[in-house]
Amino acid sequence: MDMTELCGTALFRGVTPEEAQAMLSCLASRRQSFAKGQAIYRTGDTVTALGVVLSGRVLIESCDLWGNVTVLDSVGPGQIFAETYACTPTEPLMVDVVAAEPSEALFLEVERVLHACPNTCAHHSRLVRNLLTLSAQKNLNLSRKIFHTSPKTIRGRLLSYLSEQAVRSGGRSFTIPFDRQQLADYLNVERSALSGELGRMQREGLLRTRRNHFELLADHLEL
Amino acid sequence: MDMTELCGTALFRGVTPEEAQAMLSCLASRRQSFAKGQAIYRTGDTVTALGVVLSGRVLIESCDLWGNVTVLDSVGPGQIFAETYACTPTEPLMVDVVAAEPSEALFLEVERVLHACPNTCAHHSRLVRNLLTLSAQKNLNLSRKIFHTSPKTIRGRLLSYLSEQAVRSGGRSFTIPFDRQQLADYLNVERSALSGELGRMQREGLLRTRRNHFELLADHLEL
DNA sequence: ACAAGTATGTTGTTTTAACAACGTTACCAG
DNA sequence: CTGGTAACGTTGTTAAAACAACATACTTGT
Repeated sequence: MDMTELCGTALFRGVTPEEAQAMLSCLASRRQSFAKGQAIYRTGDTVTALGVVLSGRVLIESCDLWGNVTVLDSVGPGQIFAETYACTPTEPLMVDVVAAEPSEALFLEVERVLHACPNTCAHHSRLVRNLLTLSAQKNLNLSRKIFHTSPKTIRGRLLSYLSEQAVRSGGRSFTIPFDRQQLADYLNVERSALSGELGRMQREGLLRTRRNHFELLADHLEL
Repeated sequence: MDMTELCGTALFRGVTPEEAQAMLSCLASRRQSFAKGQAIYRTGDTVTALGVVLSGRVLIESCDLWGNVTVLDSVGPGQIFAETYACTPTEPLMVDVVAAEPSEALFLEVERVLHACPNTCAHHSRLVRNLLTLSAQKNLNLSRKIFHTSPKTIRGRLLSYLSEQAVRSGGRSFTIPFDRQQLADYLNVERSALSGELGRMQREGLLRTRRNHFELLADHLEL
């Protein structure tokens, strides 16, 4: 990902490639590559740098004492992660950040972003504003997960999640960014029970699905 | 709440009372009172102003299609609410904000906070930084709720929640800010089932509780 | 094309929580 | 102190999901 692409990301929106280049050194940034499955940050770590995914995909996961994994979020190229903890540096991570595939990330020290430095002050404030917007959006993502896991039944959770995906895609046919196991983790249910419920819903004519593609069938929705 | 108290809040930290007074008009602020149970914002609203609780307490709730209520957060004096939606003004609210008791709130237009105005620019940037910190903290609160509702059993959720409260209070004896119904909503379980599990845990000697006071008994924890 | 590995679907059993209904306690106002 | 009300606890029944074990389908590298 070059400077032009970087400036197309939400965090650097409004910054020119030249300015971005100048800022990177000022912000004490560093790049790092990760293999599939490799841990980027671990539960208990305290961090001061936020991450920008340059390529690949990283998952934010919570692993409880008994080994059950909950996927909290899925972060792709141009998106950021760990900014919450980097903005509250005393809080230890309650999550693991792992590469879902071979990935590269850019790390920025939040302290350097928040406090103006002599040369590029003007752009810092832009970055802070972008960061605020992103934090608010991540906030909404967490709210949505809470929303989708509030129904007590698997069907209720599926309908909540799939309805939102349909609205988001603007149609009844869409592809989700999870495989069955990840979706089950996201919705906090058993994978096999999820499979069973999806089968039942297909037999009842509510939807059709193949792999991670879904089609919600009418009669049951007003979109 | 006067200017001195206001400047003691997280949002206005680092601002002097005189500066705060000057900013309020600049920020197009307004105050409003609410009766117990009164709606402050409703699901589906689009909002541009964040709220500061001046007195009382407001609850962030999600109410699904079948009327089940989930308490997402509880916001007290000096704390803010709706800042997430105010920072992403196109997103309609997925929650209700209601006064848990007679309350007063101050509303600030986020646009005015984010974009410097001629006279008080210096303090705007301070406010934006504070806002970012608060957004990150609210983020962590949502993460914690997700964390506490990840265990599949009621006991698991209780232990997760109560352990955190114990750590937070620095001891095995503490008071929680929820009654039974609110705790059940927060943990996404039935109130009566929660009661039953608490009774069982007491009989097993894991804890003692009376109303909203809890004492975790040793042997089961290392704090 | 094949084999190995991974993802998904199916079935039956066990565990757990939801639910409904009711009893008990604490609290408040008259 | 008493009647009313709201919070809390208890019980038994029912519905649902977890779990385990297995079958099938898809994908990938060679």
